[in-house]
Amino acid sequence: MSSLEELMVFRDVVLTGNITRTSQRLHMSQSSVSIQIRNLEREYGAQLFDRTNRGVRLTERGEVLYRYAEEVVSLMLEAREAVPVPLR
Amino acid sequence: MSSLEELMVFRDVVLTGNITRTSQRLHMSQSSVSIQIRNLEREYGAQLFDRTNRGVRLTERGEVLYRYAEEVVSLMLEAREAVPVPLR
DNA sequence: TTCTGTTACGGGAGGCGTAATCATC
DNA sequence: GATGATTACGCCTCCCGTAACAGAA
Repeated sequence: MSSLEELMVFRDVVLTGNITRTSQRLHMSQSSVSIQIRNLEREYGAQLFDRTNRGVRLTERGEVLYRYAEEVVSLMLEAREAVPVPLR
Repeated sequence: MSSLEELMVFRDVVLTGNITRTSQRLHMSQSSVSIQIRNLEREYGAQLFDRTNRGVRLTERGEVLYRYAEEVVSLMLEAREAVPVPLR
């Protein structure tokens, strides 16, 4: 099942529309980003992006996942802040 | 960063209050459950459970994570349904 | 030929289960 | 001794980066 990292990578690819650019921004290889996207597509049984020679473009089903990803990622980031805080 | 599986295991341990019972319910070994809980504690820098000889009991910080985990897991399960659905 | 995405491949890290260990009752 | 959690250890899968490949402008 998908890790939070995969969702964060997915989110960034949606923003940049470009696997190469995301790989640079997140300091990882092209292939790693490409494969993470492929894994998400397999996991959800849906094509998330259309591939073009200029980059990638979100599909309708990709947009559905994107809305969930935004919510989940922001919750998880919030949790990372809230959980370890000493309760005084 | 934590996977959804880890959060689902955490959630189940909270419900059972017992690592062994969760390992049986989820068909995995004690050690695997134990280590996943330990990993979450390291990741969040907080003790999530008090260990007793009868099982484990959620700490205050564990409760904070639990609320997030509930929300995140239900969102992810919802996404699994929603994303692959052909749009009519 | 340049830009972008995908595939092949090898190495290293991490996850799993078995089994041993520790602690408490 | 029974119960429940942790640790040790070996295996095996999976993830990553490098590099080669494919297609389009």
